[in-house]
Amino acid sequence: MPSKFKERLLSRTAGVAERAESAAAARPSESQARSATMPAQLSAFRLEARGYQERIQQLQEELEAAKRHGGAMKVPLSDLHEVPGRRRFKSPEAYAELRENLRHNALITPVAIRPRLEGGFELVSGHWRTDAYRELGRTEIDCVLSESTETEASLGAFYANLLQSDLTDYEKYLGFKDIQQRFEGITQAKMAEQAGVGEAAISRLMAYSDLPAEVLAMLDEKPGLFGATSGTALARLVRTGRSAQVIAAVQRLADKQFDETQAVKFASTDPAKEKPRPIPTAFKVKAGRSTYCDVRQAKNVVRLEFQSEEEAKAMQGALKEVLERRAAKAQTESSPDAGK
DNA sequence: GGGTGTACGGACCGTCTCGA
DNA sequence: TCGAGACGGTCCGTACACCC
Repeated sequence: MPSKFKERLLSRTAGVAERAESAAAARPSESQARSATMPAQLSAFRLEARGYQERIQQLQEELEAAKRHGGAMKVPLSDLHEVPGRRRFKSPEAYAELRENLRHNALITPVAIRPRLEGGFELVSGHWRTDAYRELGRTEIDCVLSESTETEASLGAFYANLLQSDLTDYEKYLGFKDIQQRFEGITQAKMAEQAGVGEAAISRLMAYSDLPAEVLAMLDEKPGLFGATSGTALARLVRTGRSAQVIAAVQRLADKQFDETQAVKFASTDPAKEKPRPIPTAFKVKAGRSTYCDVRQAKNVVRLEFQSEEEAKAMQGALKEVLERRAAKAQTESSPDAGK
């Protein structure tokens, strides 16, 4: 049976020469810059072509090695290169756990790679496993060749990241911003559809772009400094001319003097215009030792929290009757002639 | 039509408090 | 000391209005 893996790799190696030629045609060659005479240029071209032939030969040898290892191949760590924006977020604790796991156990899932025209491979996935292998002093790691194009690899890595709960909102924003730059004219609705999230979520994430450079610099340092909800609120304040207050608030947030709510409140408060706030009231209705109902009221909102859903349902009906009586009374008082 | 602002309800999680 | 409950913080989804 013909190996699909072999076909894929051969198709890649077949493309290497063509891509090399087009790439060479598109850029001013070093040999051209160095050599003005035709024989010298020809000689330089032959040298370049020989380099690509060697690369093709190398990839074919790697294919044979891969076949011997059941699809995965050993690749020197020095041949693996990272593409910016493709690395998944991982906490220091999670990374330490991964590294210790790999110290004592074999790598179960090979890292995914794509061949590079200039030699070596770019990492599609498995950045942290590769880092762990480097730290552990290993020289090679099991790899599989990814079928994806460069764009697919980047999008795949980003959308995979998006599904991780530990990716911060700011990092999600950077990913969507990157997509907007790659695909000019793409709408937020389209990105939401592709990512499988709501349009409002994308809109909230993109609000980071309205924050001042000072705030973005702090987020670069600490991507988890604040989430998209607070980011949206702060961005709104920036648009109303409160950039300085936003920067000060985020600085205090970074210094742990504020939590997110306090930071947003600080940035939005004008001390000169601050109005006295109504004081919320609360009380508990006890049934023996346990709380039957927890009541909280602030302004025109009353919240009732019962011990059980059944009791809440039962009370809803009783409350309806009370409220309807109150409403009827209020109507009578406001228009005494009503009902005559 | 696309993007944004706002309000609201609900879920989840971490921390604190209190009683057994 | 431990577990249950209380509470606060944060995020998300939905709906609707508004603006460009």
